[in-house]
Amino acid sequence: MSDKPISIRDVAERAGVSPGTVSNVMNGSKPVNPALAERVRQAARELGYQADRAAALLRTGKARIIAVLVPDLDNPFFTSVVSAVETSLRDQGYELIVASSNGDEATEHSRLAAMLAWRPAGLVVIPCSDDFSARAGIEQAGVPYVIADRITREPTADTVSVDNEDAGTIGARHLLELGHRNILVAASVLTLGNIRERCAGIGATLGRAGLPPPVILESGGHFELAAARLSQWLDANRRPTAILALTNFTTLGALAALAERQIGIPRPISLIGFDDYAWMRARATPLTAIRQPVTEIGEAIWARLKARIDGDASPPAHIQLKCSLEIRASTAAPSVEDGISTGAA
Amino acid sequence: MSDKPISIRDVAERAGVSPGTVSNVMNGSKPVNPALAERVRQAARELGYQADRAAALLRTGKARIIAVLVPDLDNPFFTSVVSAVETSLRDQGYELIVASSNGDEATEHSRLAAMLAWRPAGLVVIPCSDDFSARAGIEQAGVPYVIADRITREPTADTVSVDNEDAGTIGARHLLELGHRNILVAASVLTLGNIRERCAGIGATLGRAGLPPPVILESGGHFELAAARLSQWLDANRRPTAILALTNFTTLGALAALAERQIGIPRPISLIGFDDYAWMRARATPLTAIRQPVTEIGEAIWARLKARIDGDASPPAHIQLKCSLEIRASTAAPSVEDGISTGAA
DNA sequence: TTGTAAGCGTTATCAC
DNA sequence: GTGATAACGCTTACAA
Repeated sequence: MSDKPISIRDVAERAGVSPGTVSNVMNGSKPVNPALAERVRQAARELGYQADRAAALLRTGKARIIAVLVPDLDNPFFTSVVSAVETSLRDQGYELIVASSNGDEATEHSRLAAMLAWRPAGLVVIPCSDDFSARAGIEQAGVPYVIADRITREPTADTVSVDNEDAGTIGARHLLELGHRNILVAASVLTLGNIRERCAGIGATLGRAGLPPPVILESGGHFELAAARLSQWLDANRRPTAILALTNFTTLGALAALAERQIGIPRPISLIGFDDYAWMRARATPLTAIRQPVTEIGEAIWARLKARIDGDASPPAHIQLKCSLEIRASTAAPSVEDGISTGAA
Repeated sequence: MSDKPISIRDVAERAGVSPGTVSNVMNGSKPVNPALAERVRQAARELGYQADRAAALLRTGKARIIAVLVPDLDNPFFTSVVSAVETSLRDQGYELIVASSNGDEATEHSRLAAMLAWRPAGLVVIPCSDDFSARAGIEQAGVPYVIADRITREPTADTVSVDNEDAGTIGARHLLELGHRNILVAASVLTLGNIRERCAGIGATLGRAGLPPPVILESGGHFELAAARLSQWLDANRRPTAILALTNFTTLGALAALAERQIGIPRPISLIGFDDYAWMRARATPLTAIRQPVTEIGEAIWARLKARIDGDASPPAHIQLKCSLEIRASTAAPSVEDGISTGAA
């Protein structure tokens, strides 16, 4: 409970040198006599000295802080991205400051401003909408940033996302190959570009097979809402032979709706989930799922950001990572009668 | 991409006042002539001024930063606590800096030191072990902190956790009432005090019913490991009529092991999970689960920390929140033959 | 190679 | 009520 933190001057005094020399020893910014350097390090160790990073920041103007803004800290996809970024950062002496916009534009603005006030070296943002109205504020601040997952129209910064169209394609193709012709797409919200792209990939794939566009159900961003909307839809319409979910929450919604109606998986309804979590495997019928490469996403984000921080001035890069299809037991060929009836319809 | 951030002096100049006055206006630390104040605010708005918080910190020594250290940013329980804390903080002008110790003592040390170098106003830590060897470093820094979830022996700071013994008790009692006598406890690691307390609660409850202590299987902290250990155990021993899982990952492990063996839930084996997530409900057999009050945990953490930051010097408080049992479909009375055979054994 | 001193943007303490 | 001015702890020219 010692109240005054140890300053560089305390160390200097104890080692019998000047503060400047201590700084040079600690940062290696200038060569220092080895014997002296050792004495300084010794003194620092004895006193438990830790440089005040705020003071250093003030002087240099370059904080070793990365700010991360996500729409929801309770969504495992977002936290897994945060985790992946954190892992990349940790060895390079950076700190992570995080905030959640709670999917709200106004909050996004204010949280962003608050984080920017720390003059971070870089910023990672998963915007809460494609408008990304906070962009102006960031660019005015002149902070390098990368936009992840949800890509703004005409982005003026680096972006990292998955190839959403391809993600839709591999899901649709798998169902097609199994013989499905009557597919329900469980989208979250169609105002999001990445969701629309996933839909586009599905639509194009069906189109190439000479099929009409799929039914797309906009089921909302939350689990409960998705479950309710899907339940309602299933009760009101002829049942599809397969459901293709486009987010982790809609996957849960579909699962809940099917379970509640005691509809079997993969028959009479096959299900493809989105993302890949342990709970998808820990089931009697493990879920076939479209997996986003989370670790690679985090690494790509950091690679771009680090390059910008280090002065890279090349035009914005737009990195797209491929999703993979994890084929498990929740997809199968449709029942014969379903296949015939829908195929002949 | 304007490179120089706007400083308090720029605002002062534009408003035709001194920097000190601007500071007083922005922080309300001293009364200022309303007309002047408005002029200052106007100028600040026009320039897009945002006070540099690092500079303010340097001067005041009081950062509006809270550092949070958790063992794993991919564990939804930990991230939900982070999220709950973030929600509490956001309106009070604090920022959150987070790091993961990855369950490793050395990493815990170094991450802690790095975060402490920002002179945060407070610290919340979920230690990676009960030893919590980093404690000394924190106390030397004189930062108010609260220990959450995993409680150190003889804690010298505020702690917030659930009543783990009670959590074990309500789970065991539920199984007892259903008629189970042959219960397998899926613990993660017994070096953790909270897990041992949960076990103690179970043991005591069984004891009061005149039953011997339960079989406790230490299945490890990760999903894959838990699944493997539980599988192995189930193959090598007489089957229990119920499994009581003590963490979210062991819940998943149990689910996976049972699914793989095509063992039904709740018969022949009932299952109680730990924590409460959407995936536990989105199942044909929704899971009965011991729910930790995550939001309340986050609020309690922040309440204690805020009080300490504001100078509360009362003796360390040790807050224990009660878990609740969410009874769903994964628990039922054991099959008759099982009930008889084990009851008579 | 080492010491000295200026200055980063802010807030607090003074005079006024 | 307002304006100078010093100081926070650090880095970095520049002087020695």
